[in-house]
Amino acid sequence: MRLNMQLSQYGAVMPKNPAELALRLRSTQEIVGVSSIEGVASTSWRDYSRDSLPPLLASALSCFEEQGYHGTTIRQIAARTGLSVPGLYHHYPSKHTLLVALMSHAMSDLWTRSEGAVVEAGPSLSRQFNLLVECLVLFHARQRGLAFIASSELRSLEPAARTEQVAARDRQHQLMDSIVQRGVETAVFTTPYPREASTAVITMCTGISQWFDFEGPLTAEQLAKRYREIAATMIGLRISRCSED
Amino acid sequence: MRLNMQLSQYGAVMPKNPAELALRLRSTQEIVGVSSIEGVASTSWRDYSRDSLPPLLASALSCFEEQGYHGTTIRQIAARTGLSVPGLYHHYPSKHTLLVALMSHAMSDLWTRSEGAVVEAGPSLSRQFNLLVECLVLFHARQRGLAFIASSELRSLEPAARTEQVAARDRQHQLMDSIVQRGVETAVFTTPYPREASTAVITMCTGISQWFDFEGPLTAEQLAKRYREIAATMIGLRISRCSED
DNA sequence: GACCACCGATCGATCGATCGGTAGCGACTA
DNA sequence: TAGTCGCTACCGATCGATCGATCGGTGGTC
Repeated sequence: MRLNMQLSQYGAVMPKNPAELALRLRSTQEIVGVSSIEGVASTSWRDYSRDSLPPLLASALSCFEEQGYHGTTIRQIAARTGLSVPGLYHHYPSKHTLLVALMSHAMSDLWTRSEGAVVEAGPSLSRQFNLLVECLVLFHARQRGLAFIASSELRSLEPAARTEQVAARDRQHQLMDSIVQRGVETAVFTTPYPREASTAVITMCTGISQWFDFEGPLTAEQLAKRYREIAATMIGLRISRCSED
Repeated sequence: MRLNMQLSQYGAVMPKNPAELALRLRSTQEIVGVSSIEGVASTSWRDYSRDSLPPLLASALSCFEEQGYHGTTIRQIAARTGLSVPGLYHHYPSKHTLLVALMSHAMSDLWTRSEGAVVEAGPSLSRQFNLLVECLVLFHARQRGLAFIASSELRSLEPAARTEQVAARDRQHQLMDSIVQRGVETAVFTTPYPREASTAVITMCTGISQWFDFEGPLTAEQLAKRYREIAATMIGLRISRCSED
C-alpha cells in the first residue's frame, strides 16, 4: 500500500504564506479593489470534484466524526486505514497532529474558496454577500465531515494550534461582517442589526454540517439557492433578483 | 457536605409521563385548542432565576463543556465537586449516567418552556412563532453550557439513550416545523421554503450556545428581541409589529 | 548498502470502576 | 441513659483494561 504519496501537501497544511494572504484579504475592499489576485483560485471555489483526503486523514476524519477526537483511538484510525499502529506513526508523529492537519486543511480550503467567491462577485456588495453565502453553504454541505470537525473539535486542540484555528475562524467571520457592515453603510442592506444578522447567517450556514444528508431531498446546490434567498431577507436585501446574482 | 438533597429530581430526569406529554403536544393545534394545560408551566418559561444544577451535575457540565465527554475523566469531575472517586459513584453509577442526566434535563427543560411559550401565544401563528423563537434564544443563551452539551454530545450517548434524545430533539424541531408549515398554509408567512426556513431559524438559535457571552454587548433578552425580528424576516412575516408580539 | 514503508511486542500512564472499609446520626431497646 | 443497630455519605487502595507512544526489528526497492 502506497500511502504517503499525497501526504506532503497535508503535512503542514496552512496556506504557504498565511500572513500575506491575511494581509491581502483583511478587508473585502482590498479584495475587490485589487482584482489582480483572482488568478489564485477565483474560478474553482464551487468545484469539489477533485477534493479527496489521503487515506490516513480520511480514516481519522471518519473516526472523529463518529466518536469525537477524544473518543477515537489511534488503533481505530490505523485499523480503518489498513495500517498497524507504528505504521500510522511513521506518517504522523501524534494523534494530535492528525487533528491539526484536518483542521488546518478545512480552514485554509474554506478561506481560499471564500476568497474566490468574493473576487468573482466583483464590487457589488449584494453580489459579494450572495456568493459568500453560496460558498459557505456548498462548503458545509459538501465537506460536511471536515466542516463539522473543524467547528466542534476546536477545544481538543492544544493551545498553540487552537489560537491559530480561532484566528482563522475569526478572519472568516470578519469577512462576512465587513460585507454586511459596508452594505448597511451604503444602504444596500437595510437590517437594523448588522452584527447579529451576520452572526445568524454564518451560524445557520455552519450548522448545515450538523444535519446535511446527501441522501436527503435537496442537493447542496439546491440548498445553496434556498439559503441564499433566506439569507438575503435576513440582512434586508430586497432586490432578490438583482442582475443574475 | 450534603450533596444528594437535590439529586432525586435529576436522577431520572425525563418528564414523568413523556408519552402523554408528547401526545398532548404532538401538534400546536392541540396545544392551542386545548388551553386546559397551561397551568403546567406556561407563565414561567422566561424565568431562569431558580435554575441551578446540583453540585455534582454542575461540575460534570463544566468539565464536559471545556473538554468534551470523552476528554473528561471521572477524577476531574470528582475533584471539582470536592469528592473522592467512590464518593462520586455513590451518587451516579457511571460516567455515562451523568451525561444522560444532563442531556435529559436539558431536553425536558427546553420542551417544557417551549410548551409554555406556545400556550402563552394563543391561537395566532405569528405570535406562536415569535414566542417560540424568543424561547429558543433565551434558553440557548441563559442555559448556554447545558444547551451546548445537549447538542454536541449526542454521539457520545449509548444507543438506547441516544435514540431517546434524538426523539426529543426531533420533537422540538417538529414543533417549529408545524408552526411554520401552518403559517405558510394560511398565508400568514410568505416564505417559499418553509422547511429550510424552519431549519435555518432553529440552527441559528441553537448556535447561540456556541458563542453567547454574558460579558458581551447584549443581554439574552436584547438578543432575543433582535433574533425575533431577524427570524420573522426569514419566514416572510411582514407585519413585524402585529399586536404587541 | 542505504533508505523507505511498515510491523510485532511492549512500555508506563491513566482510564472507568470496585473493593472493603469508616464516621456520623437518628431510632429503637434494655 | 447507655448501648447498638441500620443507614447514609463518603474514602484509600487497587483492579483489569486500554490508552498514546516507542522499541528494535523485517522486507522490498533503487
